[in-house]
Amino acid sequence: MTTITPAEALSFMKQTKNNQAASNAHEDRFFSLVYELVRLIPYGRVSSYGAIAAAIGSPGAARMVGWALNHCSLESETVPAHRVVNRNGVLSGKHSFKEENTMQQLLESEGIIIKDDKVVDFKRLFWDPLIELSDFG
DNA sequence: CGTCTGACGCACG
DNA sequence: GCGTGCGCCAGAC
Repeated sequence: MTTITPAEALSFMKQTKNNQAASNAHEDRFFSLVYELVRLIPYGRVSSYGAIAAAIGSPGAARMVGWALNHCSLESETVPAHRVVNRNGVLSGKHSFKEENTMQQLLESEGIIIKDDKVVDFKRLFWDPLIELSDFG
Protein backbone atom coordinates (compact mmCIF):
# COMPACT_ATOMS: atom_id res chain seq x y z
CA MET A 1 0.00 0.00 0.00
CA THR A 2 1.03 3.58 -0.48
CA THR A 3 0.54 6.15 2.20
CA ILE A 4 0.56 9.63 0.81
CA THR A 5 0.64 13.05 2.39
CA PRO A 6 -2.11 15.62 1.98
CA ALA A 7 0.17 17.65 -0.25
CA GLU A 8 0.69 14.65 -2.51
CA ALA A 9 -3.04 14.08 -2.56
CA LEU A 10 -3.55 17.63 -3.77
CA SER A 11 -0.99 16.98 -6.47
CA PHE A 12 -2.87 13.85 -7.50
CA MET A 13 -6.10 15.80 -7.60
CA LYS A 14 -4.64 18.41 -9.92
CA GLN A 15 -3.08 15.78 -12.16
CA THR A 16 -6.42 14.04 -12.45
CA LYS A 17 -8.11 17.26 -13.40
CA ASN A 18 -5.63 17.76 -16.22
CA ASN A 19 -5.82 14.16 -17.36
CA GLN A 20 -9.53 13.98 -17.86
CA ALA A 21 -9.00 13.50 -21.58
CA ALA A 22 -6.89 10.40 -21.05
CA SER A 23 -9.77 8.23 -19.98
CA ASN A 24 -7.77 5.08 -19.46
CA ALA A 25 -5.21 6.67 -17.21
CA HIS A 26 -7.96 8.52 -15.45
CA GLU A 27 -9.88 5.33 -14.92
CA ASP A 28 -6.83 3.57 -13.54
CA ARG A 29 -6.15 6.42 -11.18
CA PHE A 30 -9.75 6.62 -10.08
CA PHE A 31 -9.55 3.54 -7.88
CA SER A 32 -6.13 4.47 -6.51
CA LEU A 33 -7.21 8.01 -5.82
CA VAL A 34 -10.32 6.86 -4.02
CA TYR A 35 -8.25 4.64 -1.76
CA GLU A 36 -5.52 7.20 -1.17
CA LEU A 37 -8.02 9.89 -0.37
CA VAL A 38 -10.11 7.72 1.92
CA ARG A 39 -6.93 6.83 3.80
CA LEU A 40 -6.49 10.53 4.47
CA ILE A 41 -9.75 10.81 6.36
CA PRO A 42 -8.65 11.45 9.95
CA TYR A 43 -9.53 9.13 12.79
CA GLY A 44 -12.89 10.06 14.22
CA ARG A 45 -13.98 12.00 11.15
CA VAL A 46 -16.16 11.06 8.17
CA SER A 47 -16.50 12.07 4.54
CA SER A 48 -19.02 11.47 1.77
CA TYR A 49 -18.97 9.69 -1.57
CA GLY A 50 -19.71 12.87 -3.44
CA ALA A 51 -16.97 14.79 -1.68
CA ILE A 52 -14.42 12.11 -2.52
CA ALA A 53 -15.56 12.02 -6.14
CA ALA A 54 -15.37 15.78 -6.47
CA ALA A 55 -11.96 15.86 -4.84
CA ILE A 56 -10.46 13.53 -7.42
CA GLY A 57 -11.82 15.58 -10.28
CA SER A 58 -14.91 13.50 -11.05
CA PRO A 59 -17.88 15.36 -9.63
CA GLY A 60 -21.00 13.30 -10.14
CA ALA A 61 -19.13 10.03 -9.85
CA ALA A 62 -20.27 9.47 -6.30
CA ARG A 63 -21.77 6.13 -7.24
CA MET A 64 -18.44 5.05 -8.64
CA VAL A 65 -16.77 5.79 -5.34
CA GLY A 66 -19.23 3.56 -3.56
CA TRP A 67 -18.85 0.95 -6.25
CA ALA A 68 -15.05 1.11 -5.96
CA LEU A 69 -15.12 0.68 -2.21
CA ASN A 70 -17.55 -2.22 -2.41
CA HIS A 71 -16.09 -4.04 -5.40
CA CYS A 72 -12.58 -3.82 -4.01
CA SER A 73 -13.38 -4.41 -0.36
CA LEU A 74 -10.21 -6.51 -0.39
CA GLU A 75 -8.51 -3.31 0.65
CA SER A 76 -10.76 -3.04 3.68
CA GLU A 77 -7.78 -3.70 5.92
CA THR A 78 -5.92 -0.64 4.69
CA VAL A 79 -8.76 1.64 3.67
CA PRO A 80 -11.06 3.04 6.38
CA ALA A 81 -14.11 2.67 4.18
CA HIS A 82 -16.36 2.92 7.21
CA ARG A 83 -15.53 6.63 7.38
CA VAL A 84 -17.32 7.23 4.08
CA VAL A 85 -21.06 7.81 4.34
CA ASN A 86 -23.59 9.47 2.08
CA ARG A 87 -24.28 13.20 2.00
CA ASN A 88 -26.82 12.89 4.79
CA GLY A 89 -24.45 11.11 7.12
CA VAL A 90 -26.33 7.84 6.69
CA LEU A 91 -24.36 4.59 6.78
CA SER A 92 -25.60 3.54 3.37
CA GLY A 93 -22.76 1.06 2.98
CA LYS A 94 -23.23 -0.88 6.18
CA HIS A 95 -24.60 -3.94 4.36
CA SER A 96 -21.33 -4.44 2.54
CA PHE A 97 -19.33 -5.00 5.69
CA LYS A 98 -18.72 -8.35 7.28
CA GLU A 99 -21.46 -8.04 9.86
CA GLU A 100 -24.60 -5.96 9.74
CA ASN A 101 -23.29 -3.66 12.46
CA THR A 102 -19.57 -3.75 11.64
CA MET A 103 -19.54 -0.28 10.10
CA GLN A 104 -21.34 1.25 13.05
CA GLN A 105 -19.05 -0.47 15.53
CA LEU A 106 -15.95 0.76 13.73
CA LEU A 107 -17.27 4.33 13.79
CA GLU A 108 -18.33 4.10 17.41
CA SER A 109 -14.88 2.79 18.30
CA GLU A 110 -13.59 6.11 17.01
CA GLY A 111 -15.94 8.04 19.23
CA ILE A 112 -18.57 8.73 16.62
CA ILE A 113 -22.17 8.44 17.77
CA ILE A 114 -24.54 6.60 15.46
CA LYS A 115 -28.31 6.82 15.76
CA ASP A 116 -30.72 5.15 13.34
CA ASP A 117 -27.85 4.36 10.94
CA LYS A 118 -26.97 8.03 10.87
CA VAL A 119 -23.91 9.91 12.10
CA VAL A 120 -24.87 12.23 14.94
CA ASP A 121 -23.37 15.71 14.52
CA PHE A 122 -22.40 14.81 10.95
CA LYS A 123 -21.96 18.43 9.98
CA ARG A 124 -19.21 18.91 12.55
CA LEU A 125 -17.48 15.60 11.84
CA PHE A 126 -17.65 15.94 8.05
CA TRP A 127 -14.24 16.04 6.44
CA ASP A 128 -14.23 17.57 2.95
CA PRO A 129 -10.95 16.87 1.12
CA LEU A 130 -11.32 19.92 -1.10
CA ILE A 131 -11.55 22.17 1.94
CA GLU A 132 -9.33 20.41 4.46
CA LEU A 133 -6.48 19.78 2.02
CA SER A 134 -6.53 23.28 0.60
CA ASP A 135 -4.50 24.46 3.61
CA PHE A 136 -1.53 22.67 2.09
CA GLY A 137 -1.83 24.30 -1.33
C1' DC B 1 -27.95 -4.26 -27.64
C1' DG B 2 -31.87 -2.71 -23.97
C1' DT B 3 -32.77 -2.73 -19.19
C1' DC B 4 -32.12 -2.84 -14.37
C1' DT B 5 -29.61 -2.03 -10.33
C1' DG B 6 -26.74 0.25 -7.11
C1' DA B 7 -21.96 2.07 -0.45
C1' DC B 8 -25.00 8.74 -4.68
C1' DG B 9 -26.62 13.54 -5.21
C1' DC B 10 -29.28 17.36 -6.94
C1' DA B 11 -33.45 19.88 -8.41
C1' DC B 12 -38.07 20.56 -7.65
C1' DG B 13 -42.51 20.80 -5.46
C1' DG C 1 -37.73 19.07 5.93
C1' DC C 2 -39.39 15.31 3.04
C1' DG C 3 -40.83 12.51 -1.05
C1' DT C 4 -40.18 12.03 -6.01
C1' DG C 5 -37.82 12.12 -10.30
C1' DC C 6 -33.81 12.23 -12.87
C1' DG C 7 -28.75 12.16 -14.05
C1' DC C 8 -24.84 9.77 -13.23
C1' DC C 9 -21.48 5.49 -14.82
C1' DA C 10 -20.21 0.66 -14.56
C1' DG C 11 -21.69 -4.25 -14.41
C1' DA C 12 -24.82 -8.04 -14.59
C1' DC C 13 -28.00 -10.53 -17.51
